[in-house]
Amino acid sequence: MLDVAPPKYPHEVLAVVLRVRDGRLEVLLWRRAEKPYAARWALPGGALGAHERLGTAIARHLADKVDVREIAHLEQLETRSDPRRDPRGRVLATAYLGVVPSDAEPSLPQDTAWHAVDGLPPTAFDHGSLVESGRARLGAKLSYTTIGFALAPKAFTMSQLRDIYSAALGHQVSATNLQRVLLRRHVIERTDITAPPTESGGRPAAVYRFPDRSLRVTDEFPAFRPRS
Amino acid sequence: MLDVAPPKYPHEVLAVVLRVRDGRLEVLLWRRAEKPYAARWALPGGALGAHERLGTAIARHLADKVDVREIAHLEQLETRSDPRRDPRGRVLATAYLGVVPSDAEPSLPQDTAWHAVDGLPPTAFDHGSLVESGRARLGAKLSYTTIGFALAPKAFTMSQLRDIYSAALGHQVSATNLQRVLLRRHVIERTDITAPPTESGGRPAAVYRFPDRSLRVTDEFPAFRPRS
DNA sequence: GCAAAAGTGTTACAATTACACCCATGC
DNA sequence: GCATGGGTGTAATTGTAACACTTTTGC
Repeated sequence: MLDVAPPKYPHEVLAVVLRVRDGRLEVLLWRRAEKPYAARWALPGGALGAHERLGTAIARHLADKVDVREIAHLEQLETRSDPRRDPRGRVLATAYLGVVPSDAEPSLPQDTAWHAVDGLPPTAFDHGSLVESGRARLGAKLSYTTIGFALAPKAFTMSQLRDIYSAALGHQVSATNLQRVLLRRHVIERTDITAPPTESGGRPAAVYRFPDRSLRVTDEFPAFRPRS
Repeated sequence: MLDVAPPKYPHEVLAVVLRVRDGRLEVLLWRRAEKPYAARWALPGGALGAHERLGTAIARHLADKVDVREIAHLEQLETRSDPRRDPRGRVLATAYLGVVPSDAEPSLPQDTAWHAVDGLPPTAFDHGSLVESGRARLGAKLSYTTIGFALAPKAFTMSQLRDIYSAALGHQVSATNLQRVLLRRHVIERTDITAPPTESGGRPAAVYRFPDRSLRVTDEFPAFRPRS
């Protein structure tokens, strides 16, 4: 099939790293110093190494921007191939979705900052639309997988988790129903610990946690399935 | 970021083209003539052209194996990057999922044939696991999108559609409930035409169709959403 | 009339939403 | 006691599965 030497292309990896903070969904961006798109905000990433897998490459590049140990989940999103997506020349790009718990406090380099996903500043290349892809993927998976573990702290109250889900989904979520749905599916479990009330008082809240901190599909799409 | 010239890699596109025939889910494979993996079955595809997008490339390569006009739906699946996935040297591969209606009868070249997805012959490279990815994606999307249009003929009876869904999902589906679910979501609509009974007799069946033959999400994951 | 397949009516069941109400704490 | 959230009980709603029964044809 490959009679002649096949053409080769530079390949980069990018990451849409999301977290919830102050009730908003945020994405990690760094400010470009040089042309093209000087002073615009861009996704972290970089070139794929000669003997590297894509997943390893994105972890390596992210290490320059954040403490990778803070990234609780990482999955492949999509590969972009528009020949004109980089004005300097053709570069293929595979984007990943990364998720950081809301209580993580990674120290960031000078040029790097979190930005609210709603109302992004001007972005470089096709990175703005990749952020949208990442947000959509996270929103969908919150409803049928355990990906919430990556967004939440190790231990949390239901109101904290409600605020996290609300911000990530972009609409109000009821703590009452969230608790019941997640408990029934065994996505979260209650611990013996209770948290003290906040300044404004109120009953102390029970502390919950995700029993397994890895991705698992909980809601096999029920349509057209025998009840078993 | 790219101070030195970045490394370049050969990039190929592959397609997992699925259809339902004789009550089984089938994938399009071609038999390799040369090493490596001589005589093994492989996914159609080929190199990415210098100024080409991935989607265009896979359509071009597929044209060698099938009449591309028969492919009712095509979407990106995932990108594989294991440096050893091709023993001849490193090749990145982006796989697509293609879907062909069950009544299409594309003529195939000598080396190409449909194979039941259950019980595949030995395959080349990592193509076997890509077929699994494709099957999983199709199965999930059948439940929450209109992707069924790509699998079904333009017009069909409910029993035909039931057989198609059963084969693609790998479990029994009730025509009664399938009809109601798809009608309520306006995924299918009834036409004025009735089909004559088969040889074994029986009441003539109403003919249905998919009103829009493009992908649409029908079942926004309902979890945690206000009823609005 | 009878067999076969299609289609409808109806009930059962499961999951979720909405909301009223009770609980536990600080002040 | 009362304000403030946390949490439970429960009814309403929705969507799907299961299945009996009716309809429409060929022979």
